[in-house]
Amino acid sequence: MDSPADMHSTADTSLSNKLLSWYDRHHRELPWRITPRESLAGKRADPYHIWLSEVMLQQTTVQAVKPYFLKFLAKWPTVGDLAAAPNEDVMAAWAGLGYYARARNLKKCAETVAKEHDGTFPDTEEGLRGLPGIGDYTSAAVAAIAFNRPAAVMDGNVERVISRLYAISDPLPGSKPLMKARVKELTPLGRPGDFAQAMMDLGATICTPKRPACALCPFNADCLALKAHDPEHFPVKAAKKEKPIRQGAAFVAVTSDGEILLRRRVESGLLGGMTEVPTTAWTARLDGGTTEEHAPFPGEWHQAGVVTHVFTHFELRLTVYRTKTQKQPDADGWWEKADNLEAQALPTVMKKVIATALPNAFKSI
DNA sequence: GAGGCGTGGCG
DNA sequence: TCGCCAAGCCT
Repeated sequence: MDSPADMHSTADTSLSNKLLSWYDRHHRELPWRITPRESLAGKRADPYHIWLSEVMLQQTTVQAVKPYFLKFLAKWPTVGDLAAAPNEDVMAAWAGLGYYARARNLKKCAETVAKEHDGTFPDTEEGLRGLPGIGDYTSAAVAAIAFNRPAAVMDGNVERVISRLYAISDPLPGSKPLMKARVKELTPLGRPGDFAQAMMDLGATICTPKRPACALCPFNADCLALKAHDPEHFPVKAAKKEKPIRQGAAFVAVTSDGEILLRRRVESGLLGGMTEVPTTAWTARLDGGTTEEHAPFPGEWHQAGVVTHVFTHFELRLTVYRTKTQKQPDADGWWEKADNLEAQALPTVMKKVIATALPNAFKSI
């Protein structure tokens, strides 16, 4: 069994120091970060900024997150401001970023921190873990980066770096516990936050999925996958399933005043709580029946085009129908001015649908 | 444990 | 062009 002293052996310290030296010179500058120089001086990043960015970064690229992070910070400068915001405003601000359960949990988490923690984030991995939307990764990341706790932070980047460094050939996700143990061994007590960010920067900029820049890597003398000449073969992952195709119809009803019929989706599940135009069910096969039977109200519905959109686990093909109409008071939902669509919580697939029916509906799409 | 859950960029 | 996938969480 490892003694506590073995938890940070000479070899591990050497690897950590190599990485931290690399990070001091090559760290990325991101809106939610402080510099390694500031970190070494004892400064800490704002926990609200780190938490907000980490939730946005779940399965999402840095480039996509940046403008959303800045927008949220401008609208809601503190976690208390976010906690006090209306749900619809948060969902509308999140629209386009995807995985909308994150936005619902973000709001719940802000409310919990504001009400039960006096507006201050818990400063340990255990205290953070289990707050809405905070799992293994995010609790460790916030604890390490915002509070300098020696938490073992493992995301997709770290999995790639570790699997290559040790040439771990067991497939993910089964190999996660082994990899996490390796990360724990490597994490230094001195600069755990910088170490975590360094591992992720390395994975994002050097140890990339395709064509990694091994010549520039601080681990290139240590990497077992590189020794075997095939870093790209790691990490090994379980085979994934084929995506089924679902089909349906979407209905864009426009009044002479330029208003569009919208409705809100149910709170849970796909695009939960987001806004949409009326649609049929999305099914594996078109379920027969005429357009009139499925439309939100009878009328002259004309086909405007077909929208294809790829979700995580299926591909959707929506036939878009449009009609000019008088405002139908009995229709389910509400009538929204077309020039106010940007303020709605419209997911990207619905922006595509509306843009197909009304090419001038969005200034920018 | 495995499947549900978005989107845009890139090779 | 299009398959792949990016700082995961929840059930």
